[in-house]
Amino acid sequence: METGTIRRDELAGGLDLYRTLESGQTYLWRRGDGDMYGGTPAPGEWYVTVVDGEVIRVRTTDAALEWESTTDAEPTVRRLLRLDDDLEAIVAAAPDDPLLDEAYEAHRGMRLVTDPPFGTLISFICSAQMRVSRIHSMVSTLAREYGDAVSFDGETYHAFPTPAQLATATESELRDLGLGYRAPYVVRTAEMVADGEAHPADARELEYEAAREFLCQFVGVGDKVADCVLLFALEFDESVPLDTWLRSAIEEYYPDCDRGSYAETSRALREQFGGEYAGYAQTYVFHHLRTGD
DNA sequence: TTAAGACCTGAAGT
DNA sequence: AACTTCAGGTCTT
Repeated sequence: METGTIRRDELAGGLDLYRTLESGQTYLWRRGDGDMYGGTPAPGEWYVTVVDGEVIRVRTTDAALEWESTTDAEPTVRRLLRLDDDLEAIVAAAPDDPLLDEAYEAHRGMRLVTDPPFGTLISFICSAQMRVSRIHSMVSTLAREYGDAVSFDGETYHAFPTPAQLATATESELRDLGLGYRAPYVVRTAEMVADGEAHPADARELEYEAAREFLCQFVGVGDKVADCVLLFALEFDESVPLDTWLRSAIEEYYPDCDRGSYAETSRALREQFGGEYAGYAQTYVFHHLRTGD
């Protein structure tokens, strides 16, 4: 086992692991006590994920972020949790706006994540008309049923399935696992990636709105899901996914941003939220409205 | 190009 | 206890 620590005072703007990993951005981590999206975790609780076949566990103590892994995971931890983002500067540069100020203030230390593109794509295909806790359990089920088992420290974890592994699933299998009408979307998208027809990571090479169009070619992916993949996996920080919570925020706080179409409304809200880091603002507002605190 | 309806399912609310 | 509503939308017509 390899281990390491990263001192908290190195992290500008802090790090709140609970809010970062349980705010509906990522469904690829699991909490040690198994109660993700249940109650708040005990202090020092571990979170676990599997990336490229390597198990990575992290937790925070008063002084540091600690990690344990099957490999030297510090660079990966820094990337996954965006530890090199100057969160303090990002918050300071955000537009002076009552709702934004309130959201940023209430959830200090919440960072964006950078998850693997394929797992993120499938997670958010599953997210349609779903509660975050159920999305998380659906993704865990897919890992358990189709992903590689990896042993670490006496425990068995499951990687999220590769495109080829998930492409072996049938629609009826996934319906039996509770995916509902999303089942055929997941199968067909996994087949597209496995067959080399397209890969979500290829969107990295494109300009933002072209990248969103590119991702919409996958089955079950519309503008909103595409924006989530761009924001939570491909580091398009200007992406502003328009979900039900953000739409209600527009209605109540930014009625001028309602331009009818997704593309135009999204563009208007992106400007309202300061452009470059509008996605950070979106994630704070989403979490703030959804949790009500 | 925009606008209704259908679509799985379980947890939460009457 | 049965019934209705709702959840990080997308697809089809």
